[in-house]
Amino acid sequence: MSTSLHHRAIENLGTRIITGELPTGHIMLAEHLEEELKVSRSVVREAVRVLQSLGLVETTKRVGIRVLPPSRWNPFDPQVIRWRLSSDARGAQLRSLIELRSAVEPAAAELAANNAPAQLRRELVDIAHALRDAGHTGDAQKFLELDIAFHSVLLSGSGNEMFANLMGQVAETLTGRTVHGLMPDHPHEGALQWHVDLAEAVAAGDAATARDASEQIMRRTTSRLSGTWTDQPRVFIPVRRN
Amino acid sequence: MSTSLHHRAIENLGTRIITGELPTGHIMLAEHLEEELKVSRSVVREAVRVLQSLGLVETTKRVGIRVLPPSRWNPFDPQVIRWRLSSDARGAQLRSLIELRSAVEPAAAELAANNAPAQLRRELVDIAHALRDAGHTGDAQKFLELDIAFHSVLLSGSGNEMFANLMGQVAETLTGRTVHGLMPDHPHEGALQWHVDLAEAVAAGDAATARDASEQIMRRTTSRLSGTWTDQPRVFIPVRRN
DNA sequence: TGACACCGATGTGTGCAGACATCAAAACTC
DNA sequence: GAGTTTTGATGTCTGCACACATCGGTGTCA
Repeated sequence: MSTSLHHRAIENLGTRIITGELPTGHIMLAEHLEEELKVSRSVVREAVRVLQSLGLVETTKRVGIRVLPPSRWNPFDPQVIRWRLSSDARGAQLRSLIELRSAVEPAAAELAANNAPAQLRRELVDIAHALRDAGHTGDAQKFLELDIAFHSVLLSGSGNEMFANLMGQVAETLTGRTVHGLMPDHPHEGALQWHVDLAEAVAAGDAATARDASEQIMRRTTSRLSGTWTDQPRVFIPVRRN
Repeated sequence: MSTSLHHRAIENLGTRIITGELPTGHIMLAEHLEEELKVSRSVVREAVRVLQSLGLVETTKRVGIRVLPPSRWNPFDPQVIRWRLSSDARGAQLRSLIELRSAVEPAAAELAANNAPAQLRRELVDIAHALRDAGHTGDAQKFLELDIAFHSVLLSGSGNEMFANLMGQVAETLTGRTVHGLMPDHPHEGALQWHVDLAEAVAAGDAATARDASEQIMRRTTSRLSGTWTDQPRVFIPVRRN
């Protein structure tokens, strides 16, 4: 009972829309949702308002609550990402996230090398070394934690709040690939060293080397995971013109 | 009155939070907001719920509605971006967006060269040529439209819905710099050519050349705009650990 | 007779007011 | 200081009035 009715209503409707159980164009009536979810109007209305702000539905008088096409969903919203990761579109969502990370992390490494405060640089180096050790000992749990911490500190150190905000999504992908048995027992030795190189380049303010190391890491991550989404068709969002 | 009370309430509170008029930690009471905004409880509650989903506020029983620190705001939400662009943090927001674009667009160019459907490739080439013409004639209005269209089609052609979703934000930055008189009367000849090169590389499926051209464009854009945010301090979002 | 413009009925979201339930902070008791 | 009670804010529910997009009927004109 820790979650509010409001929150449960959002979760229920959001999940069903993302999975396609409530398809694009499907029209619901607020009154009908009250009965179905066994909650009052106020709960339904507040939930619909939130889903509206996420681009999942729109409301029209005399018509009802209409489910919008995926092209209108806000693909950066943490909730939307979470719902997609636990749906059939999981592969497509992972591919999007990895492509985004591949673009962003090298840039973040460069920025961190130029701008990060000294404490974050030290922290990054420490984590990189601990990560290499955990990789050698084969402690998967600790490795995962350090891996998440490493990329989080890097993104945070970029000083770009949009980059930093991707921490959560990165954590999801890293956790996901461990849970799904996509990690080898002993991580790739080269990858461990690239993390150390990246951290030390950031610490030394060497932006070019930091970027190179990050690109190496992301290239390897991409190639290791690309098998997950080979069957996923690409979706081309139409250009919205005024 | 095309805008609903609900929407106006969100706009009012969102703006005041982003500008800092309602500072981090500030506590409001729903009852008080009713009086202040001259609206009913339901309007206030629905607005607060949306702001909550954007990470701008949190509600606690027996306490009230608390304004959250900027590190909790969702920096990818279009509304948040819009509010920040029209606040004192405008420079910092522009810098973040340009850095994001600089990271994403070259990657999008590469993906588009590999995956975009034929029609989008043709469209991109057409727009690039029209853009060069508009640059030569000096039609600023048309140039802006074509510039937005070009980058929108490119991002759309990447087949990554997160990249594609940045169209709106890109349009904001391009429109912004025109409105604020940051554009020269006649665009840089090299930049015009880079757009054509990029389009033709995408059309030819030449990913490396497409990326290079895109990097050129973004480098120039960054250097032209960097004066806008020289005084803006960087903010380092703390790493959120569980 | 058929096509079209008008207009009122209908249904649905929007906004309002008031009540009770719940629960955590704060005050109090021992 | 630990446990208990009080209190005050959000959470939830309900009935009502209103705004307004859609639909179907009516009337007009060709």
